[in-house]
Amino acid sequence: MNLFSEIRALVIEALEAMQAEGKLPEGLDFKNVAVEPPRDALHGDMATNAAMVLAKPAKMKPRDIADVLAGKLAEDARVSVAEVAGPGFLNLRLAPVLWQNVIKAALEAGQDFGRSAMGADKKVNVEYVSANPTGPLHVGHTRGAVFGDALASLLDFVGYDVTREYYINDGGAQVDVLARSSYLRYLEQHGETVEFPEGTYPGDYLIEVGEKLKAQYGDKFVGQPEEVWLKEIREFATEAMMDLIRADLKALGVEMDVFFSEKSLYGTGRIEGALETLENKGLIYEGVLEPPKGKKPEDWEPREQTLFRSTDHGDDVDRPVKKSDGSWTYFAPDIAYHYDKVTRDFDALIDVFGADHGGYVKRMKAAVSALSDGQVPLDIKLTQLVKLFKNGEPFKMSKRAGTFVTLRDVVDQVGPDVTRFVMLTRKNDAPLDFDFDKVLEQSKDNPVFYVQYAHARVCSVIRKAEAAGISVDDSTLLAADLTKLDSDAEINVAKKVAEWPRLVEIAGRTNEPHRIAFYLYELASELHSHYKKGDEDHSLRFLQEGDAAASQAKIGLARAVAVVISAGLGILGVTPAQEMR
RNA sequence: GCACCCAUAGCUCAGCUGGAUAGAGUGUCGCCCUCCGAAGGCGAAGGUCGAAGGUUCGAAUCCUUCUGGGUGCGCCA
Repeated sequence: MNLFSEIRALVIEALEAMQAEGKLPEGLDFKNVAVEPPRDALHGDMATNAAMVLAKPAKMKPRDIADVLAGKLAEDARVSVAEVAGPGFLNLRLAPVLWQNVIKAALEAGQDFGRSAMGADKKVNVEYVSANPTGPLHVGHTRGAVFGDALASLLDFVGYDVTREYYINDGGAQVDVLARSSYLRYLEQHGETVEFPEGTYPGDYLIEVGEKLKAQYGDKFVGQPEEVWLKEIREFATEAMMDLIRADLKALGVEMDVFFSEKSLYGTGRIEGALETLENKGLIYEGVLEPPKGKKPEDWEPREQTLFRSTDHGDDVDRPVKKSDGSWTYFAPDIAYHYDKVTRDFDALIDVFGADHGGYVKRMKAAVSALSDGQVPLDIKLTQLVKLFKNGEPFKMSKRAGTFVTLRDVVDQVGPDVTRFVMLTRKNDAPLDFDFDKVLEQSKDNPVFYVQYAHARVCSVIRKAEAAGISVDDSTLLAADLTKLDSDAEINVAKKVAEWPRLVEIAGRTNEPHRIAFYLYELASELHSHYKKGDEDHSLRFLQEGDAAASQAKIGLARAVAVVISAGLGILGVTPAQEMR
C-alpha cells in the first residue's frame, strides 16, 4: 500500500473527470503528473505538479487547471484541504484517518509492509564480488559484497525474481600463479626452503593449502616438472580458495545462488558460440587498433587482431577478443558468460564492479546489447574505494607490512551488522571512510547505533507494557482504536512511516540501496524526537498508565515504526537489536 | 590525448523520472533528565550547490564549454 500512488490515482481520476466535463482537453499524457511529499511540511501532506505539467499541452493557464482540480479533489473524503500555491502547485492535506490507516497497514503486513509488485514476473540477475579465486577477500570486496547483496534483497522486496551470482575467474593466468605458489608451499611442507619469486603469491593463507596438498598427494609431485602437477594443483588450490571465499562471504551474511565458473566455458564451444552469435550480426572482424593517443606504450606496434565492433553499441573503440597468438583475451569469456546470462531469460542484468573496472562498463554493455539485440538492459554499478581509519588516523594497507586488511579482519572486529550498515551509508559511487573505532561508537553520529537504538527503544516500551500487564501482541495492536492517534506529533510519525513504500520503490528503480539506510536514519530520528516529546506532554507517551486502550493505540504506532526499521534492516542484511547492552 | 565517476555548510555527506525558502550529521554557541532508555531531545549560527553559458513556467538535478580531483585506456584478469 503506497499512499502516494493512491492519491496520484485520485488526481488522475479527477483529471479524467475534468476531461469528461470538457474542462480539460482530451488526449493529454498524464505520465509526468507526480504526487510527492512537499519539501516543506507547512505546504501540506502531498503536492502535485499536475497543473504545471499539463498547462502547456492543454494550452491553459496552470492556475486555471489547478483551481478546478482543487475543487474536484476537495470533494473526496480523503482530502481535507486542497489549495493552489505558487505558480500552480496543488497542495493537499489529507484526512487523519489515512495516516492512521497506514499504521494499520504496517501492523497488518508486518515485515512485508512496503513490498511492491514493481518487479513482478521479472527475473533479474545480480552479479557481485566475483573476486579472483587467488586469496581471501579484502575490504574492497567487502563493499561490493554488501552492496550487491543489499541490492539483491531490495529487488526481491520490490517483487523481482532475483538470482545472486558470483563469476569465478578460474580460467586465466592468475590461477596458474596460484597453483605455482601453492606448489611452493607444498614443497615447504616437505622440508624444503622456498623463496617466492616476483609474480607469485607469498601470502600465509596458502600454507594450509600446502599442508593439505601434502596430505592428499604425499611426495608424488616433489621434484616433478610443472606439466606433471600444474593442472591438478591448480584445481585443488582454486577449490580451496573458493572454500575460503565462501566462508568469508558467509561470515558477512552473503550467500550466493550461483557460482559460475569461467573455466566451464572453455573447451565446450561456448565461447566460440557466443562469438559466432556476434559474427552472425557482422560484429566480428580482423583489424588493427590505433594506439591510444597521448600516452604511447613503449612497445607499441600495429598488430592484427580479432575485434568486436563494440563501437556499434556505444563503445569508444572496438575491443580485441583474441590475442595475437590466437588465444582468447579475458573479454572473450566475459562475453560468453554474459551471453549465458542472456540465454537464461533474465529480464535485466546487473553487474557490480569495483571502481577500478570502470573502463569495462561500455564494452560489457555493448556486448550485452549486441547479444540480446538491445532487449536485455545491463546496469553496471561501480563501488568506490573504502578508506580505512583507526582513531581518526588513516590506516595504510600494505601486504609487506602485514597490515593488509581482509574482509575477515573487518567482520571479526566490528561484526557483520555494523560492517554492512556502514558500507551502505554512502552512495555506491562515492568513496567511503571506514573508521574502526567510530563505527562501534554508541552515539548519535553513528547511524548504525542510532537506528538500532530506535528499534531497541520500541522493544523496550513493549517490554514495559507487558510488565504492566497490557496485552501488546500484534493482533491486539491491530485491533486497537487507532483513531486515538490524532495529535499532530503522532500523525507526523505516521507520515514518515507512510513514506516507506514509496522510498522502497525509488530505491528499487534506481538500484540504490543506500537510500534505505538514509531513510531508516530519518525514521529513527522521528521516533527519538517523538519519544522525547513524551517528557513534556505525557499524553504522547506510548505507555499510558491505567489506560490499556490508549496504550495499545500508541504502542501500535511505535510498533509500526519498529516493523519498518526491521524490514529496512532486513533488506540491508542487518539484524535489528532488541536492546542496546 | 580520450572515456567514465565526482565537485553541495568549516568537515563528512543526503537531495526523489527537473519543483516552492537546498537538508542531515559533525564542529561552534545556548537550552532540556523527581517522569516510557539523556547511548537522547530542542534551538541558533553557518550556502553565489566548482565556474560560465543554454533548455524550461521552474535547474543542485538535463545539455555545452571550462576548472579542479579520482579511475581506466591493444597480447593483465
